[in-house]
Amino acid sequence: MTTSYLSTPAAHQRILSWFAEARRPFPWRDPRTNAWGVLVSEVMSQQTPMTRVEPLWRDWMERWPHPSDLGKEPTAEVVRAWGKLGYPRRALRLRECAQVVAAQYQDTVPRNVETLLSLPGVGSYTARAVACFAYGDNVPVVDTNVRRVVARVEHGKPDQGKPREKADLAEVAALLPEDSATGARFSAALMEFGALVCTARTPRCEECVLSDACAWLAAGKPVWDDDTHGRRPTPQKFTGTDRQVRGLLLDVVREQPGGVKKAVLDMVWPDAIQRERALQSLLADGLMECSAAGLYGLAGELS
DNA sequence: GACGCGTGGTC
DNA sequence: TGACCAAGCGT
Repeated sequence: MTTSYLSTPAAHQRILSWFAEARRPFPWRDPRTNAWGVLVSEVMSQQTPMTRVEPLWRDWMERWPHPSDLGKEPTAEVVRAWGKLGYPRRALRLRECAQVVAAQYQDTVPRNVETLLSLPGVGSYTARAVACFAYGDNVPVVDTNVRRVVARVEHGKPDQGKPREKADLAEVAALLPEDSATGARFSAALMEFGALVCTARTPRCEECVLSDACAWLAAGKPVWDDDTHGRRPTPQKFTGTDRQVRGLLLDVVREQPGGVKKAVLDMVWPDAIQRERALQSLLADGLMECSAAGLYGLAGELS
């Protein structure tokens, strides 16, 4: 086990000072925002840039200020309100999550990490993010930003490599300041630092408060790691995939609350086999439905 | 553990 | 200009 710089009070102080100055004032960081608001912001932010999330988050909070409000809403309304944030199944899971919170937890988002993990759409990252950011608990919050910062500063690697749930959690837990409130702030700061300074593409090492202690910078910012041959996670393709076709189909029915005939859907993609496969998957996911009259639309608005 | 899952901005 | 990237989750 190598010595950890990020676990030292000096490192904590530097990151926290930087954060106090540079943190972006997102509305879910307002102390008046409750755990429900934090949870919604975290789910919306899964694989989606924060700047795109903010306007949608405001809409949702105004429209559905409590979990029970969202849980009562038809799925079609929820999917439509999701707009073009991407990965619309997240909207369905968030609605399911709201129903569970309303029914089993008195409309209050749980604080306990294990309980949070049992909720639909809430995984290892989101559960700890809610516990930390909403409730101030000093738990490790491990996202791609945090893993990248640790990989560079501590291990001298260019990027985070494949996630290793248990090891990553343990490593980040060992970095946290002992004081609970400080630890919670430090987790938020470390993420923000990865998002704004220690970025994936072009890190801003000139303005980095850790530059004199960074193993990656000291090693000359190598582009790959000699041991792992720099294997990155599988790059995501999009053009020509079912994912693209699903997006095109959903685009149509979002705009047509009354539903459309199949002939209208047939126009969005030339390959009939793939088009049909994408449509069936949307029906199976519960994002779309088909009425008795043969119309296709968002789930829950054709009956 | 690898894969599928949207969308738009950036260089 | 197309490849890369963005606070992951569920199967």
